[in-house]
Amino acid sequence: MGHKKKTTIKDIANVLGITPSAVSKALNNHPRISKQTKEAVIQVAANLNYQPNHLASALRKGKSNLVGVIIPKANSHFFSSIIEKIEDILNAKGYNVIIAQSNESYKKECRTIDALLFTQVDGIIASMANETVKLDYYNKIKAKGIPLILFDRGENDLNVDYVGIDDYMSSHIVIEHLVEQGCKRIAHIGGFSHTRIYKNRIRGYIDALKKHNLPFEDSLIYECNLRKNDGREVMKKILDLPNRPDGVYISGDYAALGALEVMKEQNIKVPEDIALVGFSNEPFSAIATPGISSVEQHSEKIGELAANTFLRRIANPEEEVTLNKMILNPELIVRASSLRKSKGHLTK
Amino acid sequence: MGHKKKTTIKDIANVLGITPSAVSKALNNHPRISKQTKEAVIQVAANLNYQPNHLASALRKGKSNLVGVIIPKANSHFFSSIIEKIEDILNAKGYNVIIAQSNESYKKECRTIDALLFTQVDGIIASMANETVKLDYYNKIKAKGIPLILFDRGENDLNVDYVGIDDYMSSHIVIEHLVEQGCKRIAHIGGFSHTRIYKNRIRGYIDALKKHNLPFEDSLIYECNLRKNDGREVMKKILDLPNRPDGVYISGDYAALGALEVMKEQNIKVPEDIALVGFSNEPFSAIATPGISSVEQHSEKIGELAANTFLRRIANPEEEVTLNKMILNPELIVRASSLRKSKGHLTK
DNA sequence: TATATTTGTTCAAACGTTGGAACAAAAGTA
DNA sequence: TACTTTTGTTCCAACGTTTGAACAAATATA
Repeated sequence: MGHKKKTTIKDIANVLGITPSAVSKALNNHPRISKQTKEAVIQVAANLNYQPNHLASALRKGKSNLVGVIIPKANSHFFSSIIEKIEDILNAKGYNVIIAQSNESYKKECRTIDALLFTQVDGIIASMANETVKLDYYNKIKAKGIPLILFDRGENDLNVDYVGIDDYMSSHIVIEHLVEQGCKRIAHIGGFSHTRIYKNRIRGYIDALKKHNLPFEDSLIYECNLRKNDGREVMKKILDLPNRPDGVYISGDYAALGALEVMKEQNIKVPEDIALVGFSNEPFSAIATPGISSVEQHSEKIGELAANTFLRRIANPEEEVTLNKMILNPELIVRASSLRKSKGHLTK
Repeated sequence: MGHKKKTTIKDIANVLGITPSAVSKALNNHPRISKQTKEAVIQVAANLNYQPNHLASALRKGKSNLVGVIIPKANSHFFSSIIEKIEDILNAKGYNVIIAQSNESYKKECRTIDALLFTQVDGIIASMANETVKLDYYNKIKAKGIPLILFDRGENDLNVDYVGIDDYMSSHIVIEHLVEQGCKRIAHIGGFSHTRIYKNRIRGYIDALKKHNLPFEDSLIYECNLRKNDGREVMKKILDLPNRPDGVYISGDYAALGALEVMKEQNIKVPEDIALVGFSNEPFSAIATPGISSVEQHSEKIGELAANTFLRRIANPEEEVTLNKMILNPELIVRASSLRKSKGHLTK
């Protein structure tokens, strides 16, 4: 059971007494190759268990059929379902998808980009790390001339394709809902405002408050990494305020979970004392007690648009790329954590 | 801003008036190349913004420096932290990691394996889909002669490296704990027993029951996919039993969450009426109300062992591969869902 | 001084596939 | 019959890098 060397088109050619080039053409269904040679080649290829050498053809064709996908962290439903969709669509078109996590670290993200470029990917679909402020590495991708598609966490300044939801509007919908539920003083725990999506959510939050003549104070706005523990820490600070809010809107479900935990520990009734709304609609949000209201971002749709946009760019390499934003509408999923009114009769 | 063609070692060679081969050797720090040529080459390479063509070198060297990692689903802390560790270790050694999800589907898994082999990966690290019973595609990997390392969901019959925890012992620890907490009748919701790890957990559960002279009945054992909804459905069945158990041990936290949900809906007190223990120690388990006791699997350690085993195999290609099981000890994290005794004074 | 060794480089082939040009044979057109 | 077109294939160079062999020059050894 020694290491059998792989069969190549040359081997097939030898068996049939034709040239490798004819074999290649037969396998690629070249119009000038006769039907019978094609059949014979396919037959022999199967017999010899021929596996095409992707490296060789990629080198020759200058195209690797590999697409890199960069996400901050795979362990959320949001990102993993986007990836699933992207894989589905691109696999069907003969592409393989390389997934890499940045772990929200700028440094890791840079290394990842270098690795992907090194691997000669045909394009990159990415959601930026929270930490990322400098765009140098993303510009490096652009400079390479391969398609770059951003989703969720993007940057206008890069002037590339972008798929995401309307963050500004999300905040409006959330605040609208909280006001309806009787909240008069609403805090916001957001991501860092240097990230566009979080900035927009903060802007939306502020504008919505203004619209309803609600107080907008610095002590009610916090920026953090939105991990569970960040939610805990910030919520503690909020609960220490002399003038506690009666509603909290948090830009991520993990952080919302942490915040909920703290509130429970301090025997604060949710939603009666403080109503809570999260973001992303992670599966656990439905499960928490009380269920956490959350903004659904239509992740499959995002993945679908991102993948198809990549395919379009590949198909039309000449087309000039400029900022091309595809914005989806958010949807608020209301659960017990923010449902105060009509409690007895509307909720099952 | 036309498509600048990439610089190759040939360009560097031209600038310096030496041959491409000298350039290649200089870049690879060949001992026979003089210090000054090396420095000059590195300098010029930087000036021309040279990026080595990975495809060409991979083709020539017969080595892609790509490693495929197959997981059932990225959206769990368990898998995503394993991947993180694998990436860390392999990146440091110059490998790039291709992650692919099987979504627990045998068909998708097969396609994924084909895609990875097609991409000429240097090895595959995989956790098998729940559905997978036939091993033909995994044998295909073995036949290729590249390292195959399994983790978590493995198969003895494949006779390859395996990293996982001691599932049989896990069940013993869980049952031991539940018995200590006064449970007399313990049900088990497991994964499908054709998967080795679930079979072992079931075996462990049965043997542990016997050890404690507890009733072991068919109506107390269930097999399912362990998704949240599976947990719900099975738990409903269990609650419909004429003779309800007073403890439930579930082989996955998602399913445990679903079961907990159902119990809450039916106003069953956890842990007083029914104590609950899950598996995997997902972050949300700590957050659920009550917190779900769960078995910690030391995912980082698993990732570390898997990656290092791959590196060892690559380093010693001649070494005969036989079944090589690396088994870690599980650890039960006890939380409120199963803590009945010493409630008042031990729990904070 | 003659010979052996070391040092620094070039040469040439190879990795496996592809695709345009060239070419012979077969078929179609005048 | 002579000429053009079509069909099926071969030829060959290319993709960018690597690597062992070859070789000349410089250095060391006798």
